[in-house]
Amino acid sequence: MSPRKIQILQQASALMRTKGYASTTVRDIANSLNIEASSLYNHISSKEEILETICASLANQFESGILEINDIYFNAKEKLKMAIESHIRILTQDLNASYVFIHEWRNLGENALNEFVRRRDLYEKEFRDILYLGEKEGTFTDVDEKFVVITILSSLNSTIEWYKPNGQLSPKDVSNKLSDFILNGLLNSQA
Amino acid sequence: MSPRKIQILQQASALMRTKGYASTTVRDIANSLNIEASSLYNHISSKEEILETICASLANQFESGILEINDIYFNAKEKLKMAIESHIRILTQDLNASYVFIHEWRNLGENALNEFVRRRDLYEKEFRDILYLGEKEGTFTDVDEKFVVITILSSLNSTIEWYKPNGQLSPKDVSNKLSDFILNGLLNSQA
DNA sequence: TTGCATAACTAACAAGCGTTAGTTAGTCGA
DNA sequence: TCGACTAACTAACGCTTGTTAGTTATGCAA
Repeated sequence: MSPRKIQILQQASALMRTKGYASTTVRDIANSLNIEASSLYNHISSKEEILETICASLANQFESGILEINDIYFNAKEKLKMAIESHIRILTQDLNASYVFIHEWRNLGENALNEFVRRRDLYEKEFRDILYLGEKEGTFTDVDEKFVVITILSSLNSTIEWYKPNGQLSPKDVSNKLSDFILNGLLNSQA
Repeated sequence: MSPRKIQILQQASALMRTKGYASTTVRDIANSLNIEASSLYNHISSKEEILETICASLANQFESGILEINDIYFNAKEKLKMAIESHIRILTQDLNASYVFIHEWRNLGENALNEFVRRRDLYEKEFRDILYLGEKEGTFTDVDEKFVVITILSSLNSTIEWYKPNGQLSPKDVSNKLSDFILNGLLNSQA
């Protein structure tokens, strides 16, 4: 991928984060790079290709992250913590792209959309496997895995709504907070 | 509000849920009602008014729900459970509208957008107050309230991604599951 | 020096957008 | 029966959209 194309994807992510995919025009993107809209087409084949590239790139990262963790032998609690950490590390690496990934994937064309959903289901399945393991071990309470996985992932994804890359908290700090919340809940166990 | 206008809002919500606000055209909406696009303007003043109406209606419900709960004297645990139940009851009442409310509010015009954010912040503040109370009582662990409220609300909102109105679970069942998850976490306290 | 690749440009297209103007058929209370 | 109201229509406007065609300046490799 050429440096210029990377630059285009970054500008596009930033715009789509605030305006959404559909409301971001190729002229907007071109404008932010101080070139004409038609010049973009020396680097991309269509507007949708931008969205596909952003979404596929993040999907790749999430997928290889969870597969690596589930390939090694660990107990469920450790695996879940690692999965959360991997998810947050990827999310916080490029907030603009993450935002587009999470909120704009519905705008993908039919084929890319089907592929996206397929891969998301796979990712959720890997998380469910961790929960199954935890119940078998007796570490986790009996839960509705499908429900809990969606709830957990939604909690993790909410990070992009408030996280500041140059703020006090490192990605690791954030995943620690989330792991604590997800594992222990709000109630004070001392009381 | 005339029955016809309600019908328009319902069709619009359904379309915007799947296609998004920006990609749903007034011709799409008219088409789903078997009328011409221009005929819509006998009932609405603009496309954006549709979005504003949907968002404002839900904001009203959420707001009066939480204010009512926080006005009465209860302990934090009870308040939180009630707030969750209220939130889920409203969300599940009209899934299409809820979906638009949660995912499409960014498309509001400048004024409506500012108002929306203001009201959302107020809603979050009411939730934070419950957490403060819980910590004062010693019921809840010390938490980063701002972080936790966003995380909780994101968990609650994920309900619209999977909930089936004619399925096994009532809204009350769902809020019970969520309350349990949020209060107790995943770890088995017996073990 | 020639020739190709890159990355920009101008100009334009066809389609689709939200919206307006003006008209018309049906309904209903006075 | 009349006049106002409602809710639909046809036709069209001006603008924006993603995209294409053709051109041009620059820089590097043979």
